[in-house]
Amino acid sequence: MNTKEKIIETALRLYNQEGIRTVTTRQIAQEMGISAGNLHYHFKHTEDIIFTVFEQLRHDYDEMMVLFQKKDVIFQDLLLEFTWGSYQLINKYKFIFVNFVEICAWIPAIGDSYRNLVSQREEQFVSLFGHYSKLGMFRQDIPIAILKGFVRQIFIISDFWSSSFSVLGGRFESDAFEDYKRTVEVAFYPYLI
Amino acid sequence: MNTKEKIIETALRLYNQEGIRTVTTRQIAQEMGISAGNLHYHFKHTEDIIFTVFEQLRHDYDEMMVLFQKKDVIFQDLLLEFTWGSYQLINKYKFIFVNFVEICAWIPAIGDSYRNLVSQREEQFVSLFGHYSKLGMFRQDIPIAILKGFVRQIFIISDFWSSSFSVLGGRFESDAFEDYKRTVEVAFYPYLI
DNA sequence: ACTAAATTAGAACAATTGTTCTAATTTAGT
DNA sequence: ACTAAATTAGAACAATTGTTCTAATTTAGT
Repeated sequence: MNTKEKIIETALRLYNQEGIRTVTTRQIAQEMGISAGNLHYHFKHTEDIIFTVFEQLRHDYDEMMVLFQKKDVIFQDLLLEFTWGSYQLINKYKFIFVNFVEICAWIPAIGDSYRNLVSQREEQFVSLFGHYSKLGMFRQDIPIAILKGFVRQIFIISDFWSSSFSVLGGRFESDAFEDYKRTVEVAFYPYLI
Repeated sequence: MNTKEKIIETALRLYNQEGIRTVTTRQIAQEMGISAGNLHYHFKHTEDIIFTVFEQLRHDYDEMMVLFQKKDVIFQDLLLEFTWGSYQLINKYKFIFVNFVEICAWIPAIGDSYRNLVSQREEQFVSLFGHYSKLGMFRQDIPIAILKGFVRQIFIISDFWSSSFSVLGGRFESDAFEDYKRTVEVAFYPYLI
């Protein structure tokens, strides 16, 4: 692993542990045993570090969404896979989710990239629900406007569950996944048959 | 209005406009036409300013929740009143909602106060739903575990809708309330009769 | 009007932090 | 082995920022 990769890895770990507000580039460098000057040789600005981490997240996210290709599976099973997969990302990139608003205000390119991602996901979800409606596993009597609103709701939950969990004082080490899973399940509960 | 109140008012306005990350105590003082030294005479630490604003929010919130006392009203109407009332708060105290995670990490007393608030609200909502179940306006076949999960979901939506709206690039000046209202309505949609 | 307390301005302090600059060292290609 | 480019350490810079300190001024009570 080269220095550049090691910086990203260390930054991600420290940001997740200590929070984005308290970790400095000096601290990241010290933790790795390199000089601050060297760190800034590889990443001129702190933003560049965070943006690179975000690109990793996007990449991992796209990989996870491949799940949605195989549609010959019970909806409940697919949902569980999605829940687990998205939780893995939320956990791996904790600090991005938890500080998402702050990061987007700070680094506009991340906000742009996110909005792009969201519009993709929207379509995927709506078409998935349509597919499972035909298979009789998803309610068919839902107006399209509500369905789109429901998709939006799922995004709010999956993107900001961690924020809520965090301000409620939850610790990621213990029962975080259980809490997330229940939240997602409850959201889907009235829509499944 | 005395200086102390004027500081709070100005701080709230600037934080809402520019964001918590960029506004400094110097800037607040300058905007008011007083010295930074004077500002810190009234509020020793920046945290004290933000905490005072949060206390105002809590006060306003409690006032709004009085709505839930009068239970002789159509559920849809009560819901609309709640939606409008909570939106007013979200809008008035934008910066607190939008930067809630950051603020709670920074000022633990606010996190504590919030958790206290949440546990109160939880009970209020569950008992309200029970009441409207009996009146035949709310589904009666919902297991209590799901109901509690649903309440949690409503909290995530009302507390983090503004975060989502903000990262999606929405502007509070235009169609913000419409967006919020639709989101809340969609969440309730499958539970109402 | 007198006096003590409250308020205010403005300079100054202290600490932090991202970033740059320079000189040394290491690495990779031939 | 030679050489140019890449990498590195460490000092230094520059700007910001919350906060404190001091002296002046205003206010409120009698």
